Amino acid sequence: MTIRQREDEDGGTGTLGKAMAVLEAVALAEGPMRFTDVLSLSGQPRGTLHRQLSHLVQEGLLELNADHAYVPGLRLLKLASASWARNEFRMVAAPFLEALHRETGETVHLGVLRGREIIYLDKVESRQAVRMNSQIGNASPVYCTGVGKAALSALSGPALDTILAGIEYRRFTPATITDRAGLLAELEAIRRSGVAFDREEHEPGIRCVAAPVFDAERALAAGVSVTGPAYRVGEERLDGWAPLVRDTARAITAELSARLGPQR
Amino acid sequence: MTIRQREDEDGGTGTLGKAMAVLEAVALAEGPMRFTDVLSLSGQPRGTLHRQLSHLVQEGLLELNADHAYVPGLRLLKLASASWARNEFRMVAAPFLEALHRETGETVHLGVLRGREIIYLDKVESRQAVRMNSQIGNASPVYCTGVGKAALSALSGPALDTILAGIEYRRFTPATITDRAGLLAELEAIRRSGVAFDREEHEPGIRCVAAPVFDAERALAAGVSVTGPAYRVGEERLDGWAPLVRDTARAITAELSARLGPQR
DNA sequence: CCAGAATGTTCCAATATGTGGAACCGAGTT
DNA sequence: AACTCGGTTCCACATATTGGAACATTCTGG
Repeated sequence: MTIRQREDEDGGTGTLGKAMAVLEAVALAEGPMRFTDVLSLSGQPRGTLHRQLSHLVQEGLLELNADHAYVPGLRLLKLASASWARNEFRMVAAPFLEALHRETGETVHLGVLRGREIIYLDKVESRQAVRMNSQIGNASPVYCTGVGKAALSALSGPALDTILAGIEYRRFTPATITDRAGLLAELEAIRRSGVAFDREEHEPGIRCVAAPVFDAERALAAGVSVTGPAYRVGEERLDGWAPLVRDTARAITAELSARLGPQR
Repeated sequence: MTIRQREDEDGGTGTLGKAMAVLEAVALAEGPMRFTDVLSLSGQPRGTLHRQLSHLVQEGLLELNADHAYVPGLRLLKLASASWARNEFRMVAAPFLEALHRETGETVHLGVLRGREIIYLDKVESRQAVRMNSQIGNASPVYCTGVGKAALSALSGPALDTILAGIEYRRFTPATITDRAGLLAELEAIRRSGVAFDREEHEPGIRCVAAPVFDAERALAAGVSVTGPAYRVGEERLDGWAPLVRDTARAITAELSARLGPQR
């Protein structure tokens, strides 16, 4: 097994690209990665990999702990923190998420589409007890999350095709959509109704309603959702929130264009 | 003005190091950075910088938005999220932070020393209203934060000297320590008492008590703190929490060695 | 509406950097 | 003592990066 190549066929960004591939392999691995583990994952020659890893360590992107395991470094946190704090889309959406949370009482998510994944940009949690931002920055597949399907529903043509072509369907629960036809049908339904549901398709016992946020000018496809545990959130409640979620998504979309308009 | 060189004198990590310097310059900048802004900051030739930026964009570490401004990319979030989720130190400390929060009712921080900065690894917030992880990943100076001074107090000899030598003292409030002598005296006091106070030294109106967590085996210097607004948290309350904070820090330190011991 | 400036992008020979096979080292095992 | 395994170092060779300069594309003010 080798590291998945970046989408850009053309070969990539030289040295930096290779370094990032190694970094990602280590950072997204399940457990600690020793030198040999990375070696077999990356398929690079030993000497080369060794230098790449040293460089990453020197840069603080990775750290080499006592028992020779490479772990993600803290510099990533620092950079990401700045990235998050200044993210324009997140800032615009924040007050709307708060409002949506107040009205529903359940957890609210904001996620943006990136390749075949949804990256969660923000969340407003219902109960404080659960570890807070466990989710922010998390990447989940598009085809089995409310936010993911909502975001996809805003796309069409080649942009959509490219994404669909790359999806590898995996069954997470009995309700997971597992083929292209199913997903296309679902997207069509979402386009008509303006909302996407996730009825325990990704995690058993978790349901959500989501709606698409789309901004062609910024090439942004995203989604907002309200999520809750199935025992507390029945189908009818989910349906009841649909208009609210849809309106929130629309309001964010509108606010985005309003901000874009003036400045140019 | 040029980008600050990394601490490692020896020159650095070649291509990757340069790319990271550019990335950091953009990511940590105040506002949006256009090409020319980065150019003047980085002091690199135009052609070179242009390619570096393109590569960073292709890798998803930066994004180039509609009005030609470079902003930090979402890939950073994804990587950092994984980094945070799997951080061993954070996981060990988490339950202790929760407990400390329950007992004090105020915001609890966990920060680790990295160079001359404290990077906040986790926090348990007092009121949910305030934006949650606004702080996680944030970097603050060592010499004017409770956690920073606590962490420093665990160091000595050349390790400490190197850090002290690099500090550029800046006055944030009337109470900020602004010279080496003052800091050394403070550290001595902290070593004796086992706790560090921040009496509005960084932000006016914000006070905190902190205690050091230190693990020589993992080369880890860190700190735990309880923070609150001055109007609610008087000196005596701060003093009252001192033993609690000290014990929490000790418990985390102990737990760390306990985990390290067995596994080797 | 045009000249001039400022900004961003592309090119390419020279060269600094990264590459990777192979040798080396040290710790554990048989 | 010989062997394997995980990790590190070396160095001739290949290649990616460099950076100066030319080019393209907005802005800007007269």
